Amino acid sequence: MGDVNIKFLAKELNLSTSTVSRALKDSYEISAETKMRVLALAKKLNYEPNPSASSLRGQKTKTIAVVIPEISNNFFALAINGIEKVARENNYHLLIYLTHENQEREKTYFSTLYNGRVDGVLISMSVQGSDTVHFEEFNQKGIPLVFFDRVCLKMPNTKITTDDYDSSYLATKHLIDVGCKKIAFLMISKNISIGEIRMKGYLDAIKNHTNQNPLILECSNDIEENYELVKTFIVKNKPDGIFSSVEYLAIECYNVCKEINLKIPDDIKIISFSNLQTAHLLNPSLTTIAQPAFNMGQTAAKLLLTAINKKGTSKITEPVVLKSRLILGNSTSPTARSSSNRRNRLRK
Amino acid sequence: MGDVNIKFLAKELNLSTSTVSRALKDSYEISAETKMRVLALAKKLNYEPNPSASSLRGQKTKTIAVVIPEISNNFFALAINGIEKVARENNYHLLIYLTHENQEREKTYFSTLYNGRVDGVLISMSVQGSDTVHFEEFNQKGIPLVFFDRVCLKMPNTKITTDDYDSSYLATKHLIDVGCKKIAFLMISKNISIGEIRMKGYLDAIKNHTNQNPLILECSNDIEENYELVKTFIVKNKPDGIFSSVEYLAIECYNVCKEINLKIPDDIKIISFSNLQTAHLLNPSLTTIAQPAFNMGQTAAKLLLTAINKKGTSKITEPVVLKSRLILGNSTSPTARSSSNRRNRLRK
DNA sequence: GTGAAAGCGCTAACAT
DNA sequence: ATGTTAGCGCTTTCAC
Repeated sequence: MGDVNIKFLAKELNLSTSTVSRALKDSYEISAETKMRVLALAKKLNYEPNPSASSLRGQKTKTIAVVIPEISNNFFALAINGIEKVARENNYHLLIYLTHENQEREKTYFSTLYNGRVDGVLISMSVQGSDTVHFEEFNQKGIPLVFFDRVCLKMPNTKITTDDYDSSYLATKHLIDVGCKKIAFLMISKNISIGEIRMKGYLDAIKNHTNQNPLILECSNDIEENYELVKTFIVKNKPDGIFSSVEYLAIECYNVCKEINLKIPDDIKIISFSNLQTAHLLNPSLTTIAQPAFNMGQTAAKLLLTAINKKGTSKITEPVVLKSRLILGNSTSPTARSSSNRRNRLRK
Repeated sequence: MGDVNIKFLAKELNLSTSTVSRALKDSYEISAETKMRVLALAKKLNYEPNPSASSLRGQKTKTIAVVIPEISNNFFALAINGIEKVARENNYHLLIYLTHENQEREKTYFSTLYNGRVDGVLISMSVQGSDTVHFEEFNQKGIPLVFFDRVCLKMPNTKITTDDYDSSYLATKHLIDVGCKKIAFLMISKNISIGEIRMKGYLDAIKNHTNQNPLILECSNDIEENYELVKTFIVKNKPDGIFSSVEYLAIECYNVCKEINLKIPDDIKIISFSNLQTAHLLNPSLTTIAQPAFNMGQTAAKLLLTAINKKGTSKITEPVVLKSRLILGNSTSPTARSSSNRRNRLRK
């Protein structure tokens, strides 16, 4: 880095470093002519301030971190697009940390983040564990922390969610309306907000509109195991409708149906939370609850920057709620076929 | 940040800051007992070194940047997973910059990166523009820069690619083998390495194995326009086989076929470079050339870290080439139907 | 084995 | 309008 810095510019121009520094920041105390000379040379030499020095001195890094479970998932990818837009527009840099659903990793990340690496953090929680000490410590340090999607309801931080309860109620109701008599709910974990709340929407809809017994599969944290879990569950319980609370479980359902030769939507109907770009091109097209992922990321980032800029201002404790959309596909088309027919097929 | 730092630890323990610093780094000059005391207190108080101060002093940031066109794309998402794994294992932090195919933005990012923000950079180039000054400047500063996938062949930097020529030749040959008589090639831009090389594979296969005329659609940088471009192209040229060099153009083809009622694979066969998780669930399942995205990211990151750790060592100028895989789907199944039949349908 | 002091590059309070 | 100086937290050279 022994390169062009303020000291060097100062020497070249026969000025002091403070004058150069002020000129670069367009301070009112500096004469127009000096400013011009400084800026001209800075431009010519491609001067770029050293971020470590600025951060060390100024106690701000112009950097935010995003801690998410996974990136190969269109919801999070779109959310990052939203976050990135806000960051870019405000000249913030973006650090990415992937937990892969492992809470120990999440904690490790937080411990490296709370000493001046970033000005603020956005998080969507991992599934594993329900510890919150790392969040509490963070709040004590006074570093802004905003939750999105998978939020921690216990924490007093700003949170951005979608209308998970309503959407889940609606999704379940939709399956009921198209004639499902045995509706199952697939989830990853009750540990996280979206698991719990989406389940509640499912349970209430079932209770209010049918006399079915709830049928719930809580999957494993280990993604590898879930195909077998889903398959066993479907074979054993023979649901005629599935509401999947996360995208990849819906994909596993498609895979299972392909393998054991269940016809969607004739034998079984499927609806899922999903931001798949190809949902409408699947065979059959998948009925989805699509979250406003980009908007969520954007909103979360904006609120984080607001918190960063007005330090110590009151936090928004009530979650900011954005609406998801139901997008109909053929995976939940009503069918004439009787359900006994379907049972016979399964018995073979 | 007026928090727990080395000075504070030193005061608490009645030691000097230098002793504490050395103890934390397990220096051989420090007595076992002192080390123990220091480490114990550091742990108790959750001491974490200030990264700006370390960076400023030590001229290394333990941070790398990834500059990519887009993140909502499973290839890049998987590549980041690979990069993230290497970064995490080596305690590096990961900055993400999205160019959205805009070279001006790419340049802006590079200018903020070359003064001590990062120890190295990974890049997959944007489509727009063919300027390389920002790369050259970077090389002059001596900061390691590694290209992956969309590489710049002119630059002497380390590059990681897939066997794009061979894969494209193979993909084209596959369409020929299943009976296509009019094969089109869809690309985003000749400006980037993968565009040019994949086109060459297509052209050579066509030349060596058929007497067809090449039929190429170079799409727009503006993603919004491409649906119409693809539609017009297909309607006008009536290809019976399409080789798409990027995933999202294949998706547009599916959308177009749906709209104008062309049956895949009967009327038109489609093969595409793609890392779609749902390729096998599409209607019909898509034949893909799948790149080893995770492995590419991992390899690129490893080579970058190697370059960072052995500064000034010789660069690897020849691209490191990883192999893609052909995954057969029904979108290129051979059909008995005659091509004249198809033409009649289109005329209607 | 430990301490004192300098300095990484920048900014801001305090001169003048 | 410009200069001097101190200090952000850390590491390292040089003393002892």
